Amino acid sequence: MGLPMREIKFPQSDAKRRLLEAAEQLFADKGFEVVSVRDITKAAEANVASVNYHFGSREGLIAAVVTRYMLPVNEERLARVEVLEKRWAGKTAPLEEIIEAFARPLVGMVRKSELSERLFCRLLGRIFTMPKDGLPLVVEEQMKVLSDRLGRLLAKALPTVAPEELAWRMHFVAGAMIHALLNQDVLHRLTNGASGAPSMEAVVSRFIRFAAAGLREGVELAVVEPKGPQATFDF
Amino acid sequence: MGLPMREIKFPQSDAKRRLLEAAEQLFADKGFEVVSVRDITKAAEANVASVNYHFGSREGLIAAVVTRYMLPVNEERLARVEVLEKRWAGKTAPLEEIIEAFARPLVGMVRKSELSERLFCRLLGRIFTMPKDGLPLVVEEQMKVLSDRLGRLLAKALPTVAPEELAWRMHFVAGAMIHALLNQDVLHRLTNGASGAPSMEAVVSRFIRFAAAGLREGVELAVVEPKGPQATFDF
DNA sequence: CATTGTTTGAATCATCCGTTTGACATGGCG
DNA sequence: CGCCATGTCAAACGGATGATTCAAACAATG
Repeated sequence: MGLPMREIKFPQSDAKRRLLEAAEQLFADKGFEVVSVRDITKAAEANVASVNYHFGSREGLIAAVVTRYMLPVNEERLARVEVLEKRWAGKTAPLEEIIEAFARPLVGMVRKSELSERLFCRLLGRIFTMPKDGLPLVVEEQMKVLSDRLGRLLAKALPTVAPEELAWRMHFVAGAMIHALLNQDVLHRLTNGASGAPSMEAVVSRFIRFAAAGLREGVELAVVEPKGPQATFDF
Repeated sequence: MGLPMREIKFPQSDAKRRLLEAAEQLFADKGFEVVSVRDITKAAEANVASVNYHFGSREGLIAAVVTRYMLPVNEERLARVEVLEKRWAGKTAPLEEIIEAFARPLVGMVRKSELSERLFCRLLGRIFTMPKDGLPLVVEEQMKVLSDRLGRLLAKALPTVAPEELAWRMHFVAGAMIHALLNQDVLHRLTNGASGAPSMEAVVSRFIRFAAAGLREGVELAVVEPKGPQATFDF
């Protein structure tokens, strides 16, 4: 067993791809802090030095992992927001559609990865819980833009909710989403039981209704309050 | 400078207390994974070996930090739950009071610690995001009991919400709470502005209203569904 | 074929980690 | 006084970490 088969060398470094995928898997599963370069190179069947060669450093690899999916996800979110803004120009968009524009792209991007849905969501959750200065600059700026647009949309859709109140509600919503992304497994057994389950897609619908309800709490009896500072977000 | 003042030795080890407090502060600020024993002993002005002497190991110190506040917090929560169950025996308790019983004790315990409100909440958030097998046994069992009681109370208060749906909504609520505990700082500037601010107490009220609204989403039009599995919680 | 730029591999670096050890100081008690 | 329990301390342990080095292997190009 184990004939010395000819080692096939791929051009333009197949190892780099292997490293990225092994890193994604391990980071998603165990978290960025606790996975070592050696864990990754072992899983990718690559040399210890390869990470530093291909990505400059451990940090560089993390940045690559983060960017790979967050960039397209955020672009998709931005696209949806712009559709929303155009279609409801002047009028206020329905709360559910606003939230959907931010939440749906997250799980919609699963297909583009080699990871299972569970691990992909976990990776996203891990990214959202990163210290904000740990994000690559491009992603960080994307997030700022998105955060701003979301704040504006929600403020327009909920004119009777005071800005500070809205900021906190957005904070709660973000937490609900991140927690669901990170810990879906603990509930999937209970939810799916034995069924095949489209799983995360269904959860998004639940989440949207939950978030919308929380956001517009007590809105029908309220009085319009004066404008305050703009709310920010980590969503 | 630096007269060789008589070193005052405290009986029954004052160092142990210093270690605990330094550990709390560092763990709350930076997270359990990234703070080393040496970081702690340096902050506590103690020897590297002192952690292992007083707590057996790094894990032992973490367990001590976790237990110190989680035990009384959970006892307070349990007490509130029992008051609730007695006062509303037969009838269904109002959603807001149920949530309050679980949320209020968290921030109410700040006074018993040397930590700032911000750091104390952060420590709690960190504990809730721990892998569940990282918790001391006593605390883990407390949590199980509480989770069960909460699930029962909510299921009774929301008979029209399907069990799986309720489980997810509880999950969302937990996420909102944990995220708010961990990242209050990013919003406090915006919320407090320049005022003195009782801060976290006010946030709890916001949170309770948000959570209640999310939990009873669409409840008035719903039809009672058949009973399913009992919901669990990480709250 | 020879040259060039790219990619691997094993060995090594300095540093940090949690823990252990043994020497040493202290204070109470018979 | 000796004796022992309780803490403290510097030093060292083995191991793991991220990063670097340099020679060898490789593909592509002229």
